[in-house]
Amino acid sequence: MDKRPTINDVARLSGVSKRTVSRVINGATNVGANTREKIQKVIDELGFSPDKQARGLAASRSYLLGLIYDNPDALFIDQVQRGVLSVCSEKGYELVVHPCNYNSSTFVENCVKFVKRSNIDGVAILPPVSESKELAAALRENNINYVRMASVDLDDHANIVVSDDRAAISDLARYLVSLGHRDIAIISGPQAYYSSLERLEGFRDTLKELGIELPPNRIIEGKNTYESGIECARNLLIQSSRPAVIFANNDEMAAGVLKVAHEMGIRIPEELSIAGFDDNLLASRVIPSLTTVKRPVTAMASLAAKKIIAMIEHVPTNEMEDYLVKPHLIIRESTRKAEK
Amino acid sequence: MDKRPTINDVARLSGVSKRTVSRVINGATNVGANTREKIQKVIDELGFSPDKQARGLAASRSYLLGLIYDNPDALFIDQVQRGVLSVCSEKGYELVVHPCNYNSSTFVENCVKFVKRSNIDGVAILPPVSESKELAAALRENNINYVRMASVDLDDHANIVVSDDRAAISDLARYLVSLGHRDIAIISGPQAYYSSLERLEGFRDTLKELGIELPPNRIIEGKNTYESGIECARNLLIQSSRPAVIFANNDEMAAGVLKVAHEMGIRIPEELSIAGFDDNLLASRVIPSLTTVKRPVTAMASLAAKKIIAMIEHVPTNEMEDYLVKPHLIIRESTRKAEK
DNA sequence: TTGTATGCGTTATCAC
DNA sequence: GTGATAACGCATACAA
Repeated sequence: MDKRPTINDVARLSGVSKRTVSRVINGATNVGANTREKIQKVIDELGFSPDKQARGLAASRSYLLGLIYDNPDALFIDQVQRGVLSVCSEKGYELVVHPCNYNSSTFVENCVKFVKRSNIDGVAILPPVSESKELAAALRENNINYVRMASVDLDDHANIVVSDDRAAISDLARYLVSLGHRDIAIISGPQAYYSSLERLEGFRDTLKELGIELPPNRIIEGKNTYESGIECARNLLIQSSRPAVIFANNDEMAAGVLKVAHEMGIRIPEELSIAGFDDNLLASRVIPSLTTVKRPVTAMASLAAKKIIAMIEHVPTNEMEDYLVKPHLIIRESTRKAEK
Repeated sequence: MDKRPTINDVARLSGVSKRTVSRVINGATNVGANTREKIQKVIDELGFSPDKQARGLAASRSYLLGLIYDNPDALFIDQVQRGVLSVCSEKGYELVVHPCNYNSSTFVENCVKFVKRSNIDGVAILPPVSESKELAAALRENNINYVRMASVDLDDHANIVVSDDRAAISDLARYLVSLGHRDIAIISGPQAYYSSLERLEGFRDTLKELGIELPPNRIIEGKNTYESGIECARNLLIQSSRPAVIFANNDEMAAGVLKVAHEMGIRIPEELSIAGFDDNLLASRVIPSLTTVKRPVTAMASLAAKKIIAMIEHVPTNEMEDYLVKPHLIIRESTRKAEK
């Protein structure tokens, strides 16, 4: 690679010491206006930008953020990356991705090593890994800056961004009931995940408020995969009296329900209303398109990035308290008013 | 963060100079067996691993690979990331993602700066950005290691991994014809992309070989988006005599065709066969599921990563010549035999 | 407001 | 085969 200009070049050409140049680079206030201007001019002419490695070595910083995840949903990850990156580029950080295996016994250790090896300045953790108490504890113990993205408020507000799934689910439940439906079923996510529990409870509680019960045979636990959606839908739809509405914990499973309904010749939404969660790519493409709930993922991710950088740079900002975002309902073709 | 052991600690504890420790770390041969063993033991006990920053600063290396893309298809990106990462972790590299705006006038400069700022050791470039002659030239000029992932052979084989779309498309065309169809239409991708041209030509050439013409009114240029697929499908299906088969340049557009067919009450595949390209998530979820072509994306990505690392480390391997992968046909529900 | 000197953890140049 | 020692490019006590 070509030789890049260094801080020494800048110092020499502008006739000051590199200490002063360093001040300008880092935006220190105690520099004379003339000097600053002179130096800045040289910097611009040379197209100088400080070497991240050297900088990091000296300041024990890397200007690298990490993204830790084990999420089958590529679209979600992609949106998160874009959200984080928009903040990163603005603040001079780069993003290093680190998929991991949540089920592996060494995954916590693995993540910590990842951070230490590359001196990652801070990490954002995506669901469902973000729910790991062990990981959070290990990071904290090693003084690693982190922010979790989750659906439940399970950490200090400085260390988390939560999407208020419960509120959004409540909106969805109200909407479904407002359509006149009373026999409603849910395919929930794995009960090992807080997010699944949260959605299930939020759904059940709101229905109860509205005077509608969710009997055990109308609750079934899925695995958040398309295949699992198919399986659960079969169990639900094979029953002698089938529900009028099925809400699936995510769009993937909802797509599975759609598939089964099609196989069984059940017309959607005439004979069965279906709702999902996520606003996955699928949701708008599938026929009929899915009524679902969209998390403001990119916004969550930017917020998370801002919080991490604030921690790294020790600039206490309002963003530390700002931690809650609310998903919103998207009504499409897969739901409709009850007949009669 | 906790203080990590340094090379000095290892040297002190094993009673040798750090130069020798360095030799062991880097697998130099000229070290006495005893010394090596002794040092290795200390390294293991301490859990020492060299600091990437310091290492990079000294050797002007970063152990960072970059991923440059501007691709609306998150799933594709995700698969690439996994492919690259599997090689990275094995070889001690990390992956830094860098989405960019292909249409921006500064995108080439932007990418070069990205690499220089962080001393990225090498980059993988995804389609369609990988088709940019300007970017490749700029990287080459700046002595930046790069490998392009593309559908056409447009660079030295050391610098590219190409998926043989033409061959795969040919298989698809033969398959469609073998079903008995003769009136076939194509919604191609933007003709500004080599990949689109390649697929269009491959499709047309194979049909011609089989004695079937592709008249102008059976060729329409789309933009590779769902919306564009819808628009093109309307134009195609509104014609007085409509084609028996529509091949869309990607699954997103094929999904659009499905949508329009549904609106117009055209039964798939009874009245119209549809095929896509990519084996996007959609392809298997949509009803009916799409016949399509799957690129071995993860394999391509691993190969690209191996090639980049080989370039960085100057170890000439067979991988340098190995550059071609072949996508394969996946037959699903959206295509069927012509009714006689 | 500006400058001097030292250190960050490694690799690399030379000597022995 | 092994070891001093100088880079690498920057940040930061400490002076002035």
